[in-house]
Amino acid sequence: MEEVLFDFLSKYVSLTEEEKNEIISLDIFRSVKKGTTLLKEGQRSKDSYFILQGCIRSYYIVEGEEKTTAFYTEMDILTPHCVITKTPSDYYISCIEDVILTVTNSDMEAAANSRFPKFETLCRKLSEERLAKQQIDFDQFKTSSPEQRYLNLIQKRPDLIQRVPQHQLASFLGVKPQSLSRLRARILENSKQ
Amino acid sequence: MEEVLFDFLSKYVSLTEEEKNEIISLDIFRSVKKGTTLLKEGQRSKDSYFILQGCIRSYYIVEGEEKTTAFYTEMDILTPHCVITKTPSDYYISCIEDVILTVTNSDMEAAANSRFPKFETLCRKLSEERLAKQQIDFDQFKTSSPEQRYLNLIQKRPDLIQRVPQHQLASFLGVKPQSLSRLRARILENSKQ
DNA sequence: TTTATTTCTTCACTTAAGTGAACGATTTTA
DNA sequence: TAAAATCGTTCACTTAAGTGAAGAAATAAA
Repeated sequence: MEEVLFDFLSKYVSLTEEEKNEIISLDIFRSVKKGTTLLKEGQRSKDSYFILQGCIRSYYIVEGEEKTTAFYTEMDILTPHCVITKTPSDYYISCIEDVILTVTNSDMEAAANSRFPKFETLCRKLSEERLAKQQIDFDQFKTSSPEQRYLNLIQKRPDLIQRVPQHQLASFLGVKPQSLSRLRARILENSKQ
Repeated sequence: MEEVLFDFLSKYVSLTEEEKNEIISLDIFRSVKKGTTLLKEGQRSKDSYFILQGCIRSYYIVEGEEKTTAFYTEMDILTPHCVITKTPSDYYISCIEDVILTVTNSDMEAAANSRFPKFETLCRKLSEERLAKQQIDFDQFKTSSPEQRYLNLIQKRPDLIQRVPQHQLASFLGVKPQSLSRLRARILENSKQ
């Protein structure tokens, strides 16, 4: 379990054995059951997550309706907006599957950042990289139709289509569940001929 | 001119006079004419920009058509995707107005990062903050209609509606220019009654 | 200033998404 | 296991966006 984390971190910084042991001693690994809500609207949280196994999603509730905006799976890091801005959360985060993750709070991170330049470098790189990726995702979303977005998702994250309920995928793609259903039928129809 | 930069930076780190002088001595301030293209598709660049005055945009050219995806104005920082990933750029960056900005390349940043922990802290905070903001923007985009997006833009960035051509705003909002035009007429019509 | 180009709007028509409802199919839970 | 709730699809209808074309308005260039 720790190996997954250290394999991942080794892409960004090299850690000594002592450093690894120090991380393990923080006792940050957690197992969470499917359906568990990690963050609710209105809550103030300082926790960030690194997913080792499973899938979680973030969603808003707008006029009683869930609007799923993101999915996080193996190797993904999630630092909720409210952790950065120190404001109550606007959205929810829940587990779509049983999940193994690390939970680190921003005080721990702040302490580590000021003690180890290496750690701050890690955070900076991760954040810059994630920003660049998200920029591209956003660009692609803006410049394509719902159908193109769905076809793109099949290419980029085929696992999501299997592991996530359709109605959650729908709002992630920016359409209603009925539209996703219709759009899928249309694609199937077109591919027949 | 320098004051604008240092006022901005003071929100994140406190700089000594020596540090400020060191920054000034880097000769990073530039004036650029309206219409200038700062980055082209296919180019490899290491340059990041901090806008002191004016407006620039990023856009793709897809099948001969420009797709504007972002606008950057006063106090905005732009680190193009290709700078992070060290790959040829997928998009263009041009000036919509005469612009005053700083140009820093990633080698300079890397050097500063390794010499001054303070600088790395700055970069980390800026990047984390920008990531959080963009996440919210993306969420809002996904969960709203073109009309809502336009109304939202009027609230959040009213200046853009004045300083940016409509057809560029259109793709930024994820619709065709004709649709934006129609949508605006619809809003005007509804507000009359 | 006149011409040329770009930008914005409008129109008629097509295509696709939103809406509300209905109905199996699947999954939960009692 | 049976009842309840959730989920996915389909349908008929409404609303809005895409498309291609045309013309007015604004801007840039000669």
